[in-house]
Amino acid sequence: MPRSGVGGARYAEPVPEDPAANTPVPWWILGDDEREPGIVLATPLLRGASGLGAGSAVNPAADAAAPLRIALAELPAFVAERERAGQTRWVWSDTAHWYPRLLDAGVRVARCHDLRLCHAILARSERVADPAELRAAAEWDAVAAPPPPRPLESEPPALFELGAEARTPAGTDAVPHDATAARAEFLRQRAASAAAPRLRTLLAAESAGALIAVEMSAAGLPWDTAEHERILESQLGPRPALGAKPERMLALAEEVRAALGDPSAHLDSPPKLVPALRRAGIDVASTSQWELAEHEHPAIPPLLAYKKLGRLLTANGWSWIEEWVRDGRYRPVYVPGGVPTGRWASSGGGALQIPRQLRPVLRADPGWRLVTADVSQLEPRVLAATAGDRALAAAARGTDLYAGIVRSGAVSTRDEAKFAVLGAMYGATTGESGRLAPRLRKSYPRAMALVDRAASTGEQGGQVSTLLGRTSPRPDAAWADTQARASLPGATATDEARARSSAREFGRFTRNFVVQGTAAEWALAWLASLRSRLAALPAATTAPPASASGPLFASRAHLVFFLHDEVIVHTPAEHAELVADAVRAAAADAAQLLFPGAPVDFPLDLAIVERASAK
DNA sequence: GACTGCGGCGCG
DNA sequence: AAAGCGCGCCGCAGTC
Repeated sequence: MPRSGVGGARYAEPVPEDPAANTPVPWWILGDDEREPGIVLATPLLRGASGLGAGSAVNPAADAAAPLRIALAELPAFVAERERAGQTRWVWSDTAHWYPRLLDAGVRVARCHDLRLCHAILARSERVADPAELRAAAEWDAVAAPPPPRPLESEPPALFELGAEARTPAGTDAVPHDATAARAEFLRQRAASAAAPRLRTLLAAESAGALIAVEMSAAGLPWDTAEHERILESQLGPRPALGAKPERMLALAEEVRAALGDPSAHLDSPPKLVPALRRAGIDVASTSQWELAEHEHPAIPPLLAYKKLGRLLTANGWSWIEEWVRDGRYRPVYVPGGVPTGRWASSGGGALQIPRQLRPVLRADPGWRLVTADVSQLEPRVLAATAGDRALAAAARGTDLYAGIVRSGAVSTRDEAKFAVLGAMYGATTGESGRLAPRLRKSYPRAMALVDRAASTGEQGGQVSTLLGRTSPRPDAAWADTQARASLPGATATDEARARSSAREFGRFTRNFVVQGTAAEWALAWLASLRSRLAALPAATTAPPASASGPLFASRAHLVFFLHDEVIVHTPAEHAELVADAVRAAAADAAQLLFPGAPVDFPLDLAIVERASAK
């Protein structure tokens, strides 16, 4: 199989192993005692003493330290003590399994190694020379279990309720939580990553993300329910009875039916609506808004408005508030590593799809502020830095990369620049975007060569890797069948066309994978550094406690939202400027960690506000 | 009634 | 406005 990683133009020093620290860290492996329920075994492994230094192999002889036996109820105190004593990295099966009970007890940890997430990276990475043993440990392949649906009347778990079953229903998460399995897997992972320092950086960043995901769920996103309801009423009208449509939607539906001359037209069913539209002379093949917008007809404007309101109602209406918001906090479940590229996914309430029109509903507690920041054009900047494309890097100097491309003369308008760049990263071949590709290829040959090579690897069924070594999945068996069929003697033109089309499709996926995935690594590094910078800030002295955020965060700045290239920190007002500085410094840390010395800017759009803006 | 596939649309 | 990547969630409709 052809393979192409992201070469990673090096500008200066090699990437250090750990984005969070360069100091030696003792490792403690936590796991259940299989023979005695309620007992946790904690096994210390000291870097240096046990061959755990950067780049080293595992030394089995040193892996003989006797585990400590700790009653489950004593675990938070034990962990807190180790955290106070110095830098520790906790090795555990699954952060979502272990960390909530520590947070509930008011204990935060600085670092962890999430065996489930790290296994997923290592078992797939083409940078692991000999992954056989790791891949054989299939019990670690479990994906994150989706949390059970939250019963409406459920009470929050008691503060010291520590039984595993309190948070994790039996049988839904398959990774082992016992100490024996954890130690064996950890040693496999250390061996697998021994010669791959960038992979170790990725493992540390991924694990930091896992901590942040749990912490953000615990703290919750400050949610102004009254403002949310005001927006709903202003657009939909008063809250309707259960099962009824809001009056604005009913009125719009009547308007559509009248304009169509079809009193029984069913607006909620595309298979029924398309024929109804065609009967009225509107020649559409679907009911998607972009197609509808191309037609002039009195039924179109009210239909588009109806669809927009319907979306607001079903995705984020009154019942969404009842289901997801408690005590002024929205608490989604984040799924780190939920996307093959390394982006996060989420589960529950559509946390990563909060419509921009509802952003003003995010409001800081009294005496607190939100620090919101997003990176301008993260992906093309990551592409410029990864490819070592100095021309694109030069265009990226300053806050608007697209304007820089226009200045360079490659294209003539900002919109053209945007379409050309997005098309290059997504693999567009037709339309405006495809037409502009050759001009981009001429002006930025190194950047384009990187994505073109990734695409060609994918078209041949190969795998590609991000800068730090996350590797794309192989195409599935059906894909391989389609390709094989096309090269058989009796292959028809249809077989060949189908094969070509699916090859191109997979090529677009691998093309985008290297950019999206490396951007996700940049964002994780940003997040990890920001988290440790926030932890170093003092507790608030003047702001009233944000008690809904939990004991750990009631008086301290904390992350509350992360969306691919965007973060929101909830902070006591007195620390807002310090937090803003931390956000900027963390971005510089991320750039330095991934692209040391690279002449590429990563400018932030940052604001200190009481209420988020819709933009 | 539970499940799945699909169209549609929100986010980056 | 342009159509090419990655997601989650909803309602509908067909199936078991």
